Amino acid sequence: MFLAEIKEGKAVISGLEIFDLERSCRCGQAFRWQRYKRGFFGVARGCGVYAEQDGDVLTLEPCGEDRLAMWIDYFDLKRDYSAVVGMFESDERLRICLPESCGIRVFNQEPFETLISFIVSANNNIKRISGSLEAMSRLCGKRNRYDDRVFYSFPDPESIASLSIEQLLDCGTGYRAPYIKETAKAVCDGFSLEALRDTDIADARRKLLSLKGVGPKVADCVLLFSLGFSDAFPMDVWMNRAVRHLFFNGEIPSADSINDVVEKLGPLAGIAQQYIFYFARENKFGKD
DNA sequence: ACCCAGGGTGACG
DNA sequence: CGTCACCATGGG
Repeated sequence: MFLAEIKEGKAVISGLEIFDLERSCRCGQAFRWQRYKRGFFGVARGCGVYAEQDGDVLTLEPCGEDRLAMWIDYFDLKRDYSAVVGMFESDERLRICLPESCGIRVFNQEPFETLISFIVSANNNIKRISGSLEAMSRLCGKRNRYDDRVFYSFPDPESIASLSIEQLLDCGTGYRAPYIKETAKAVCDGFSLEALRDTDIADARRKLLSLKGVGPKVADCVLLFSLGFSDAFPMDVWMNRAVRHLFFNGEIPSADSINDVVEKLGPLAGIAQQYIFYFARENKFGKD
């Protein structure tokens, strides 16, 4: 277990095991972390924070006692990742992912931000997704500062719902603009993302699928990255290629076969997904 | 000019 | 149920 203390407005968290800040920020799960100084600056849950890792020590600034527990939860530091790593080490097909992926933590992000982020992500690339989310935040998020840096929190549902289609288009969201507006409206109108935490994954998934711009892949991302469903397993083009090569000797598997693989990965399948996904991307896996 | 990017929608069979 | 053209946009 780790040790956390507050020093001069910073959180110093030491004794971390299986934690890699850079991989966690770069693996494509969150879109608002940028390289800064020797670490990363990010905006999450309405707060801006500078994070830096030195060995098994993570430093967060600014961070007082009031925010410490929140960041520990966000970075998923309380979870024991040795079970995940053990599973990868003991499987010949998964073992090759570890040199690239070991230490990734699946962040616990804010549900509405995650929902909008992955609606934007459809048929899109990470650089442009980040740009669109940044533009939307600049348009109607709360302005704040760190160092000489100005940053904007991710907008609340009301703010996004009140943007015009044209404003959303100006953020580079393209044909997804009406989906974003409609889904934000639905959340304003009583669709409770938080309530999904109390349901089982199948029910939560079904309800997410009723939202505009949310299909199976986006729903699984919201479940995994923001609602605590560590067994959700998002399948995108990269995961299709990776699963095909790792488990099916390069041949296209049926949906049932993929399900069997996910079942075998167990209750932490979603975390495994992130390790496989990052490995596949770093190696430009299977561009055939 | 063409293809791809963490896909989803709506129409049609 | 499954398939498929189409969707806006920037970068290779």
